[in-house]
Amino acid sequence: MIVNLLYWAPEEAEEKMAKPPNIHSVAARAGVSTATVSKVVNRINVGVSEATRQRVEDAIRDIGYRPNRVGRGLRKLRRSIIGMAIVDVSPSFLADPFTTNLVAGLSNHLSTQGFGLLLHGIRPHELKSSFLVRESEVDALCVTLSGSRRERLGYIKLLSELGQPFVAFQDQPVAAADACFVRQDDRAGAVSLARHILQKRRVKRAVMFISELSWPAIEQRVSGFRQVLGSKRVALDLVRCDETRAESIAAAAESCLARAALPDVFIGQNDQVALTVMQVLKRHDIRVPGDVGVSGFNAFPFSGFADPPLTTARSPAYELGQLGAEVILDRLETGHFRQKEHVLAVDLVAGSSV
Amino acid sequence: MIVNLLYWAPEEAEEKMAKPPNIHSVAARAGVSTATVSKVVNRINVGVSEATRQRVEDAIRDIGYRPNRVGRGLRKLRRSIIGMAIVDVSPSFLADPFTTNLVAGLSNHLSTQGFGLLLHGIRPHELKSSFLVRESEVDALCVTLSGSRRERLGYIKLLSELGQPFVAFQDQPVAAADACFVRQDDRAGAVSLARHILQKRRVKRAVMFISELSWPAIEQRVSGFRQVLGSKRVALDLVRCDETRAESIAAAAESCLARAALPDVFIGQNDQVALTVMQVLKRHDIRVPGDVGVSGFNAFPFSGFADPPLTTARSPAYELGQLGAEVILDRLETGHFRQKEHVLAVDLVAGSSV
DNA sequence: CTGAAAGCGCTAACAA
DNA sequence: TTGTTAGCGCTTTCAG
Repeated sequence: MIVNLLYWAPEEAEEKMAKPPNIHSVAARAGVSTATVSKVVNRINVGVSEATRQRVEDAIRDIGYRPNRVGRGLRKLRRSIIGMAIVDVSPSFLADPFTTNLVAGLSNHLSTQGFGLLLHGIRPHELKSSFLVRESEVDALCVTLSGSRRERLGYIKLLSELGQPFVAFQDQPVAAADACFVRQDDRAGAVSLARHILQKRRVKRAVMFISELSWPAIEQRVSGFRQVLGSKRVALDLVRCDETRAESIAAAAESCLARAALPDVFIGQNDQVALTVMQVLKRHDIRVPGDVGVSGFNAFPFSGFADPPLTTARSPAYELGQLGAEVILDRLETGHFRQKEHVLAVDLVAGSSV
Repeated sequence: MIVNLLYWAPEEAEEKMAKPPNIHSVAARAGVSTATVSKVVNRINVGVSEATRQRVEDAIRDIGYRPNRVGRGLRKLRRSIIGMAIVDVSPSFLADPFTTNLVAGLSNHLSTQGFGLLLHGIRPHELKSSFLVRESEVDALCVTLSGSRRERLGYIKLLSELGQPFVAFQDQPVAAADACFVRQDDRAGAVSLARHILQKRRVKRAVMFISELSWPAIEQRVSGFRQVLGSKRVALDLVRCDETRAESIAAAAESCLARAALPDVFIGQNDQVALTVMQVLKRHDIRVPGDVGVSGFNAFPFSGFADPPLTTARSPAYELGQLGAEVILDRLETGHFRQKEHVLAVDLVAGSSV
């Protein structure tokens, strides 16, 4: 089972505890000063002869020198690390595809600029005891918050007092501090989805499944649906469930079916919720879209392969992450945010579930 | 739209550029030495009078001091950060629920010990140019690799030469360097899934959908299925597709249906693949499990709500992450890995899709 | 073109 | 109980 890689140096084991090479080791080996090594490492091309550069590079390779970013960070007062705090009640804070795409976009773009992403999932009440807040570790923070508007304002105030720039994703802008708000247009997305639904079918009553925990983006979606549906005198009932657990969604759907007449359309706060509701309907032999329409939100890659393909809205999650990275790096560069807010469009994905 | 939080200090804006308080500011304000401040900050209770401690703590609060982890890291040669490199061809390297659960478990456990997680998704050929490898940034590395066995051995060799301990998830152990291999028992999981399938139905031919890119865990699953099926003279055909795109999975399934007779069972390398295949079957009015069986792997939360509920295997992804964190922190503490390998069990989830 | 030296924020050994 | 000081690895200014 265990493979031996014979070509590995056996002294590896003894070496383990040895101090790793530093800039002085390189300087000594190349017969130059540490200042010169630093210039070579940082590709500062003025004032280093080609011969010297070559000697230094050879020395670096020979002894396997890796520049220590901590020393550099201390000297430059720049860590080249951005913190990402995901405030969520669930320990599995990366469960939603929206979040993972956002993080991927953020991380990838930061990487291209030599920045790292320090990831931290925290429960709401732990934010102020997180080392990202209590100690000074990163150049800037990114956050996704949750909870009531009041709670979120509290978190934003807390972050503002850190004297560190931050980007808040999917939250409403606050004229405060050194922050930028990057989000998708959930409200407009809901509006176009609602209009599409009304165009497709006659609707008197709609039921929307939303999470127990309050998220700003969800509030926006509700508000968008309410605006369009309300203007046409369509009733919109909200049903709360733990949207991270399929059992909870299913139970909510079951009790909804048991308690009242079938509405004309079920709206999921996201695709996972909508698909789970569709499974429950199928078990009851209720046809979609024949008997009832179903709509999702934040299309995830597999929703198009549901039966029938889900009508939903495409979230620019990856792009939000990328944009957040650009915005924060620009802030570090220039000393200020160019804009307080960025909003990306949400596109309708017309399936055949309504 | 923009809310003003009136209670915020207006000098915030001017303060923005000011140097943040450091240990000297606190010392000066409290009228003590920096050594004393350090003791208070680090909760070293010997040799600090209660009165002094109180003064220092007041000063810290008054000026909003946050200890700088870079300075501390430099001094202690300990950064309290673990790097996680996810080697994947896809820019959306967090797409798989397995990976996100693993990362969540890792990150959460590290957090409890005051460690941060530096996340980096990289394409295979970029590993050696990643700053996690080129520069010295973290105390230890965690990796999930992909590619052929030969390529993976190359990556492991590269990591070994860094003189830094690392944990490789979901890979085969290699007697090398300062590493520990943490994985789930994919092979045994596949074996029990295969036995369950054979018990449930007569099988002459099985088709398994796997990714184009080679992953060690997938190889193990194939090997497990092959062992059991082969011993009963059941043919096992492999079909490759881009498992991150539902279109690619569906196309592979379609061409499989077009080209040959219906097999007795379709096996997905994971649940997303299996569920997508099930959708295609449904479109063709092929009944599951009546006409054909379907099995998944690495149960994800919503698989139980498929129609019919998917037969699959439960992956201990979150626990793998937690275990990896424990193992790496213990290594940093003690100077060595207690074990070269940890293997967690994969449990059968009997749905009704076979 | 190259080197000497100061200092980023912090901790720990030692001195008072 | 408290303070002084050296130095972690690096960059940058300034002098040579």
